[in-house]
Amino acid sequence: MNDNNLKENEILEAARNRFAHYGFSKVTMEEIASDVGMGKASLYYYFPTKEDLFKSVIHKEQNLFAEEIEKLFCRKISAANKLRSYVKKRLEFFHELVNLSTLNVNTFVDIKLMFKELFEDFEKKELQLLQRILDEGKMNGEFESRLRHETTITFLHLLQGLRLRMIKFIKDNRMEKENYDELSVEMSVFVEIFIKGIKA
Amino acid sequence: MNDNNLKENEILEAARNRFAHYGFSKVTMEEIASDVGMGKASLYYYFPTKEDLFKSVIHKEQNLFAEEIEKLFCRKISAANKLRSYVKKRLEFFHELVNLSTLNVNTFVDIKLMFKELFEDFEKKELQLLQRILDEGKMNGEFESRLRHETTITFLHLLQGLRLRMIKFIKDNRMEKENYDELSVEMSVFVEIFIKGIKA
DNA sequence: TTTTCGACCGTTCAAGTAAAATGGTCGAAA
DNA sequence: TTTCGACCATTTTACTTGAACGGTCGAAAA
Repeated sequence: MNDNNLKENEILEAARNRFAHYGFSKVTMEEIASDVGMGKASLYYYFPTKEDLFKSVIHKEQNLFAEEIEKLFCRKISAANKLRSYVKKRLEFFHELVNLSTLNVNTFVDIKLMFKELFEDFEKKELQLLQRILDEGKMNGEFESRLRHETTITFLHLLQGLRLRMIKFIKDNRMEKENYDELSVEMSVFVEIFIKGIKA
Repeated sequence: MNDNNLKENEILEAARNRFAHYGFSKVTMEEIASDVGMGKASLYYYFPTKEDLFKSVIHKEQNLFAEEIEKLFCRKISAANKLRSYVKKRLEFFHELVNLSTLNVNTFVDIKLMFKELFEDFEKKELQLLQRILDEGKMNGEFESRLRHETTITFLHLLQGLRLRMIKFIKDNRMEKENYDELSVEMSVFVEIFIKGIKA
């Protein structure tokens, strides 16, 4: 059982690296199998399908991110600073997963629909985390008391949109670092204005 | 000469309707020609290539939008209200041009690069218009005096991103009206927060 | 001269096809 | 309980071919 989990994690890690580099469709089960020194058929002992393996990889990453954000709540900093940290960590999170999270943009409708739920779940989780930050700000008088859930949703969608826009204009010019910095600046500008815009 | 322009406009209008409906690649020169009761070859008397015809269509639409915004500057309303109007008119503008402006999303890199300049020019124009609104707000003490050009850029990119995100999640679910309203609401929420966020 | 068009050319695109690659299964072996 | 070679069904890829399309040109119409 313990040994089982070890192998499983080894597979997950190998899969993660492959998927992050080449994207879902460009990675074969054989490649992943040989990465961990197994036969292809053995992978199916741990994961019923390729799709499930991929889902597990994403799920694990999303949980890692969520856990990092949870830590924020223990720290005694203003809600505004928590929001700043959230945006910063979120950007870093997606930066490592270009080909995992970008799949919406390049690949086709079938795959998009297959993994739709995955992203919907993550969006729900993100909304919870953000809502908690905004609520905290409301409680301690930092933010407007009449903030509605709509605001949280729009905030998240603005973040998603900003990133999406950048991804779309890059493909396939390959300006990695430069564009990442630009996105980082824009998000900072946005967050500062947003924070002031919802101040009490 | 006058007659020439008349025919040219007739072609532009026919092309606009076709392109707006079906997108660039799905429209043939023969279709446009028959719409205006001409032979295909005659189109090439007015427009050197299909690409040029398309560019002319886009250009005309963009100018129409810009002119509408220019009118805003004559009216004696607050800069904040001009910003609100801008966002509203911008949304309406793009709504009519789904298949013209969406081409980034579905079609391929070649076309994207071909018309890249077109959208870059329009972005420059939009930045000018927005900058003018923000500057006006700075002058009359409505907005922060230390606003930088970065803010204008980010504002525009946020608008672009929000729309892009919506387009991407729709394809191909066809929820026209519903999603348009949702987008409209989100933009309103955003603009209000933004305006407060840059208030003096 | 200005404008239209039929006939034509070279290229691109779509549908079809066959072979290779891939996801997934199963029974045997370790 | 875990691994894997051999195998199957389906998908993907590379390639071919005929139709469709963008674009040209010279002649005719206006």
